Amino acid sequence: MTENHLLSNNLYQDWLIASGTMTTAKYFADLAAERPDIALCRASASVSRAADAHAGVTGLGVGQHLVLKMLAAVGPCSQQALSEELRIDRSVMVGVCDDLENHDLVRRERNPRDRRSYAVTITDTGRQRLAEAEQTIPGFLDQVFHVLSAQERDQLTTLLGKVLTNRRIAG
Amino acid sequence: MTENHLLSNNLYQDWLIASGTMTTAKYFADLAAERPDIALCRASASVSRAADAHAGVTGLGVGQHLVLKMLAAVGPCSQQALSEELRIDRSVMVGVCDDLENHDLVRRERNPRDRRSYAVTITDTGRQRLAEAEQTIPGFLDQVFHVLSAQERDQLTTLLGKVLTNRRIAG
DNA sequence: AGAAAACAATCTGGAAACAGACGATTGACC
DNA sequence: GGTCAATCGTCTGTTTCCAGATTGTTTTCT
Repeated sequence: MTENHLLSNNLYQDWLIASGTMTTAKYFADLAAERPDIALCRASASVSRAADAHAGVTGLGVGQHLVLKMLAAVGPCSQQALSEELRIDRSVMVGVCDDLENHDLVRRERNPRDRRSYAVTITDTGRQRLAEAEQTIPGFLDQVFHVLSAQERDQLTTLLGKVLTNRRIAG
Repeated sequence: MTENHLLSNNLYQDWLIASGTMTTAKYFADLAAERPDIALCRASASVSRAADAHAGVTGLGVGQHLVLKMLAAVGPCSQQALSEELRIDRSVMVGVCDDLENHDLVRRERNPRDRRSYAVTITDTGRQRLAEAEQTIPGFLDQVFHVLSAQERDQLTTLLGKVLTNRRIAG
């Protein structure tokens, strides 16, 4: 007991030193340098929160924006195609399309050649809403990536593109 | 009605074309190039899944591993310090430390100088378990980032470090 | 000393993501 | 033609994450 008590005191002394700003303040930077996977996830969490906040302002969720954008770019799609291409889970895509349809931004019609699937089509209102939202994107990206130069942003895009095509971790 | 029917047929023709591999297959790549924020989040999701799968093998969760690692590096810490430094929410940290304590990998003792906080201390078993887990990290990183050269990994680390220190999106 | 603010850990409730099962429909195979 | 596997959209249960309230403790201010 006595030994434990002394030991505890020593530990607490060490702990007080360790919890000072000197030792731990830079720990995360070191960790990020050693573990790029962790750095990637933490950066994503920050960016994701910023994107959600921005989406709250425009009134279009991130997923909804992406769906409208893809529909405008490639024409009517099945929910399956939207899911796979945008990396949004099928069951989540149901709710995304529900919301869009409730606001008359997309239309859902059964494909007569394969009545299992829908053809999801963007409406005129949807195009207009998308155009408005698109205008806010450059400002948002500047806010999120203003710490990077244009060249560095291209570098990041290239590197992320390579990681995304990694078949050994593709989901 | 007839007009609608014809219109629908046209839409479905477009849709059939659009769902062919040609038009949509590269859509996500284009999107990722245009929206680095989305690319970052999607890459993080892939990496995170891979990390969880790897954690399932070692038997140590990602958060648990990080906590042990930090405790080994800087000595006993409060849960608050662990939370802030590792960017893990306080309420989540409770469960992480609970699990670690139940497996005798850490010890929780009240700090006698401030009984609000714990001193979380790594045990010998914890050090051993950490050492085992650390050995598997290089292989894991190779699996996740094998598409990147060593130079590119350094680039990515640097860029992510800058994004992480962006005070305008820090959470 | 006593009141009030700040803080550490915990608990609780709601929102989002994901896996798995399901009904309806289609295509493949014999 | 009939059976079986595969596919599309949907639903359900689980898990995780986070915001906010709560309790016990400390510090600060008067």
